[in-house]
Amino acid sequence: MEWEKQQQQQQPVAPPQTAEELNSGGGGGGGGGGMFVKVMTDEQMEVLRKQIAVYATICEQLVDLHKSMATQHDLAGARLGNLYCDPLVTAAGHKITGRQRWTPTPMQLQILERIFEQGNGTPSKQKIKEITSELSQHGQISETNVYNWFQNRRARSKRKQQVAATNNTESEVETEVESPNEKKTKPEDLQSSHMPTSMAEDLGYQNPEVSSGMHSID
Amino acid sequence: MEWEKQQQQQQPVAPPQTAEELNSGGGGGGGGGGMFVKVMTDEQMEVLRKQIAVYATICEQLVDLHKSMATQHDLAGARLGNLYCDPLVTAAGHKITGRQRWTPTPMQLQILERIFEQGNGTPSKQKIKEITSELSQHGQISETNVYNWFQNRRARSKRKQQVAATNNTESEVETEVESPNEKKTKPEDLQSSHMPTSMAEDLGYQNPEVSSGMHSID
DNA sequence: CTTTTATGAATGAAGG
DNA sequence: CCTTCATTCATAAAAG
Repeated sequence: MEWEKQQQQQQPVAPPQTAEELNSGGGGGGGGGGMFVKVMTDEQMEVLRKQIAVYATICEQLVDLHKSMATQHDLAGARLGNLYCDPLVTAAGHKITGRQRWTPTPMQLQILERIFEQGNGTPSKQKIKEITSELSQHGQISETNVYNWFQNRRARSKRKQQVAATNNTESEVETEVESPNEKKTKPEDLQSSHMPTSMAEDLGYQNPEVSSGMHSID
Repeated sequence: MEWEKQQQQQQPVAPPQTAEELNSGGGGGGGGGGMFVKVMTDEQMEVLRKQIAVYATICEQLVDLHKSMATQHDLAGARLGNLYCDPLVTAAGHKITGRQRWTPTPMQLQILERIFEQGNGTPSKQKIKEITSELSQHGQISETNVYNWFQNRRARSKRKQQVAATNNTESEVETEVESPNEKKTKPEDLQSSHMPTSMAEDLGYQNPEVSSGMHSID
């Protein structure tokens, strides 16, 4: 069944919320104030988690970006796929190979993974619409993209299981063909959501609070 | 078709520190499992705030840095769609696991080439198994490797022809694509990327619930 | 050791 | 759904 041919929807500009706002958001505890405990609902907790995850993601991306840029200057820029068509380059008279393949942003992927994980393995058309709507908050996306993503995702994990089973069932006496450096199939295939984590270290942003959890912050 | 997507390469275990810990991390405050609400102490609250602030700060600085770098050169191409959760860098800056890819031995390559040449351009599932079996006598290999090899090989040679065709601009009219393989340029609207310069805005979106909610609770 | 090239692998999209 | 194709990414290998 064919969905709409890649409708491209304009992503609504997100509220120009700046970091400062966030910063001041929770700023109650510092100055002393109530000694009472704070109570949060699961919902609030989830929202908070998301927020932090978003920042973590951004940081990770930026760090990554800078790494590659630092490593190989413009080469990195030239090879990058997501770039807009260079206005000047198009003069070559060739096909304007603008990006035509959707690439989920980390944020979108995170959401998709979560939905996928929820076991709701049957993305109905209606569901797709909803998801697409939500994801478009984080970047351009179409229902087709979402649909394809789920299809591919499903197929992929299925194959993975299949292979895993094959490996385990292997009763043959194979001559341990394993390189010293090589690690064979790892029994782990759980694709739990990979929350963006740790990367502050790379930048020298040493932050005890962040990395070691909520102990002794002082 | 594809079987195991990846078997000999596994992703290194990501550092356990995730946003999730925010939930359980505050054990001191009595964050028991399965409760309706999460309870946090002032200290924990402060830590959380700091944590977010740290991310915000890092992001700001990185974005800033990126901007200035992007200004100098045209690049600004940010390819952040890539998300292999493969940090492979610990806090110490040491690599945990080296991702390594299969490299065919000369012997294997020879056999593969021979099979490819035989015109059996249709590597079936069964066929792959046989080939893999044979090749494994000459070194470590998996069906995935074989499958990928054929896929790549085919694509490559196809591309070669295509490029070669670009040269013969003489015979007929200009529409150079005489090969049965036409670049399926989708009549789709060009959806440009949005990341590079304004990623902060995109991902910076945040639900007001958090700050407001936390405030009211406080 | 750094830069470039060759190619294995990942994945979005199309076809059946 | 499942299979196949095309494009892209990352890295081993080769070149400088």
